[in-house]
Amino acid sequence: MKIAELTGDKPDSKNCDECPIRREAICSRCQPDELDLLDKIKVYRTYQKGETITYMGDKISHVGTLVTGIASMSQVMEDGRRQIMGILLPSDFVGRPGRSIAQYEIVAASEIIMCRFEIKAFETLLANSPTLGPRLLEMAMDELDAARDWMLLLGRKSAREKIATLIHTIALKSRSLLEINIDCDFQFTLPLTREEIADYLGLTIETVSRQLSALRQDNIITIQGQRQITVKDFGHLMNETGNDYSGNVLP
Amino acid sequence: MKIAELTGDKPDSKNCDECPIRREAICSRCQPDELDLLDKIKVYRTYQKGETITYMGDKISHVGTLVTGIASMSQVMEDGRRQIMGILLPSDFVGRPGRSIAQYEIVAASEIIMCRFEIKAFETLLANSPTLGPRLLEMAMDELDAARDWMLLLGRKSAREKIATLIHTIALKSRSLLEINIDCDFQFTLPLTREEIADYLGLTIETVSRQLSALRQDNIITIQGQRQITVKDFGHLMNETGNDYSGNVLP
DNA sequence: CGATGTATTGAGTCGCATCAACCCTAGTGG
DNA sequence: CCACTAGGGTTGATGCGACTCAATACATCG
Repeated sequence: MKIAELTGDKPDSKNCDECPIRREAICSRCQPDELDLLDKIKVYRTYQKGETITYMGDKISHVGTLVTGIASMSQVMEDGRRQIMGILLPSDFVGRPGRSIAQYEIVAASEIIMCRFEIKAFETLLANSPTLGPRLLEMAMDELDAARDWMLLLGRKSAREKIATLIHTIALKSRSLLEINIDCDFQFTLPLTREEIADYLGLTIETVSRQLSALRQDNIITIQGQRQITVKDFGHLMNETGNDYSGNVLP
Repeated sequence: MKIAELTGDKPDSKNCDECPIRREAICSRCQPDELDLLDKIKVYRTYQKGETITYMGDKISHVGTLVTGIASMSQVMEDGRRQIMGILLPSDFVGRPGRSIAQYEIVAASEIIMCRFEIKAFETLLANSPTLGPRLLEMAMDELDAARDWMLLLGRKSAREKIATLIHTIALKSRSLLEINIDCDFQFTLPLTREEIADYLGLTIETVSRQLSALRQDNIITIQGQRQITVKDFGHLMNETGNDYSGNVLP
C-alpha cells in the first residue's frame, strides 16, 4: 500500500534539465538550442493556495506551464454557479496563444509554481519553433478528448457514477505516476475540497458528501480523515462509473 | 425576415478554388503548391442522412473536412445513454492525426459531403506543411473553448437555459453566416431533431419539447411546423440563456 | 390509406438541490 | 490552557425540476 501525491516534487533548481516536468511539458521535444531560447524568457512564479491567477475577462500578459501543485480552470455565472472545466496538474499548459482576454478563471488549489512566458515573446518562439507547435497541438487535442469525455459525465451520468468516475480517474492517474500495477488496496489523497469536487462534477457539496458516504457504506472505498481515500477493489469501483471496459485506455 | 440554412451550398465542382469552405477549413492558409498536394490525396464522399460515419472503437482510415451538411459527434454508454459533444458544420475537421481508433461516433444528421484524406498521407503532409499545423492548432483550440463552454451548460444550466442557449447560439451563427445585423424577427431552421437536441443538451426529448413550448408561450420564440424557429427578440432570448452580456463574443 | 418515425402533452415518480442543524479540526487570542 | 471562531464536512427533512411512462397528434412515405 502506497500513498500517492499528485503534486509532484518541487524543482530543486531553476535548470530546465532538472525540471521535474521536462519530459511532459510544452518543451518536451525541444532541442538544447530551443530550450535556451525558452530559458531566456521564462520566469518562475509562486501562487498561494486559494489565490486566483486569472479572472474571466482579464487581460492576459503571460502563458505558462504548471510546474508543481494543483489548479482549477472554471467558468462562473453571474449568480455564482461555477463549473470547473479542468484540473491543472504539473506539466499542463495554461493560456492560449493568440488570445489576450482570459475566458476562464484559474485558481490555485494548492501552493503552485508556474514557469511563465510573456505572451508575445512566446508567440514569436512558437511561430519559429519546429517542436513547440506540434507539441502544443498534441496537448490541445488531448485536452479536447478529456473535455469531451467530461461532457458525457456532466450530461448523462448519475451522481454516483460521477463520483465513482472521479475517484477512478484520480486513482488511476496516481497509480500510473507511481508506476504501481498491483491490484490491491490503493490509497491516495484527494487533491480537491468537496466544493471543488462539486463544481467539477456539476453537483452540490451535499450530494458529493452523500455519495462518498454511500460508496464507503457499500465497501467500495474507505475514507480516512477527509481526504484520504482507499480503493478496495478497482473492478468494483469501475462497475460504478458507468464506463464500459473496452477502449477506454488511450495510447 | 430571412431564412437561414446552416447546410451551406453544394460544391459545384471538385476544384478547391471554388470550394465553398475554402476560406475556413484546414486548408484555408495553404498556398497553391500545398493545395496541390492536398488536392492529389483528397477524395470526396457522400453519406446519407442517418448514416454512421464512424463507430466508437472503429479503426480510422481517413480524416477529412465536412464540406456540406450537418453531422454529430457523440459518445454512447452501454445502456444507450448518448451525449453529443459537438455538432459538425461545413468546414469542421473530423478525425485526429496520430490516432487510429475512433473515440467517438460520427453520424450524418443530413446528407453530407466530406473531403477525405487517407490518414497516413495526411500526417505526412501535416509534418511538412508550414500552414496545416498552425491552422489545425487554431481549430483545435477553438473547439476546446466551445467544449468548455458547453461543459458549463451541461453541468450548471437549467433545462430552460439550455434550450435558450442552443437557440441563441444557432440563431447567431445563422445570422452571421448571412451577414445580417438587423435586430428584428429572425427565422431559421433547426438542423436537429428533438432527440439530437436532447442528446446535445443532456436532456430528454420530452423536456426539450416542453421547454420549447414554454418559450413559445412566453412569446420569446414562435415555432412554425416542427423545425422553423422565429426569434422575436434577441435580448429577451439572451436573458433566458443564463449568460451575462460581457465578454461572450470571441474575436 | 395504413405504417412508421417524430413531436407534443399529461400524470406520476424520483434524484438531486435546498435549507438547516450539527460535527470536526485548526488556528487565534485572552 | 482553553474558550472562541471560522472553514470544511456530514447528515437529515423537504421540495422541485427533470425523468419516466403513457396516450395522442402530426408528418412523411410507400
